[in-house]
Amino acid sequence: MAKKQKKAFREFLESQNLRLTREREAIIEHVLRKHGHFDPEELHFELKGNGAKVSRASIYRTIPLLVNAGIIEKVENTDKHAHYELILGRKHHDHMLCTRCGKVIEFYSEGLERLQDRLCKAEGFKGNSHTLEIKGLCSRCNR
Amino acid sequence: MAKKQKKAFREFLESQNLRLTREREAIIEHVLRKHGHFDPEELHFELKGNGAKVSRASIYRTIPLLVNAGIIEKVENTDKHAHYELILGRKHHDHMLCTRCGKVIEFYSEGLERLQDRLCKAEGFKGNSHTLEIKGLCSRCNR
DNA sequence: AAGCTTATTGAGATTGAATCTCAGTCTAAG
DNA sequence: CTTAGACTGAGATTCAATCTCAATAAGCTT
Repeated sequence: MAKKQKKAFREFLESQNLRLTREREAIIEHVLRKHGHFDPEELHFELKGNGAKVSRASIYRTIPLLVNAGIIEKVENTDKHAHYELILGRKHHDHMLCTRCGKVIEFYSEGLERLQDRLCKAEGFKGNSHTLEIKGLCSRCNR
Repeated sequence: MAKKQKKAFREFLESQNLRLTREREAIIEHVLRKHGHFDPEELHFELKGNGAKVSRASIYRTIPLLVNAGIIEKVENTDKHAHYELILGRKHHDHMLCTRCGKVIEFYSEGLERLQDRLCKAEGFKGNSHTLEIKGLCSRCNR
């Protein structure tokens, strides 16, 4: 695996007349190995530890490319800086966020997806992505 | 109107041993007069124009208080900095965001609310607020 | 494989939203 | 009216994110 996302990235770059450099390759490969959410500084730190020489600037420059290529997506957290997660090749899901312990629960509901489609149709809106974040207390914290 | 939100704010401040100052009062009164989304710098600029003398620092310090008091809520936009909107006394709603023209459509669905309650229950999660943002193209841009 | 055009990189400067500092001020309780 | 401690404003500071620009490398062309 991982082939699929790299292929998508390569094709995206090509379509934009952009180049697949060692740096961009190191970044996407690292992202594909990650589970859960991550942020740019974290990527930078980990890539440095890996021996890859990729500057902070390149990371910040590559992230929007990965987003536009549909490979990762920004997820909104409580935190002040941006967080991302891999989406291409993963099943879509939404998040519940525990405001006490910070736990993130991923969930998926077919009914929710269908309902949203219906709501969009009612507004004449062509939705192509969405983010649903429910804040509250997880089962452990709610006692 | 506007009484209701000011009362809630006063009670919130009291419960936290905080004080209702002229500055905080000017801020909440201005917020109550606003429609739609706003950001801190905008508030600062407008309050200055109003003749109210409220520093940028006080605005940034007051906003989290209004959020904690349940009077306003952060809304996530495409932009890099934080945006807010009045929620206390308004009906809850979610957003569709046109990625082409920036138009924001507010919508509400009872079914959506109920479905979310059910999903929370299934996870043992006690949800107490949520944000659903659908990105796509509005009817005008989708041609 | 060499040449060439143009995208890309990295280090450091820069921006800008948000936060912090601290001395002077004001609120609210007694 | 007094007092304790919350609050304010101006400016400094932080820090994520972006920009600059000279040096480098991708990848098409021959």
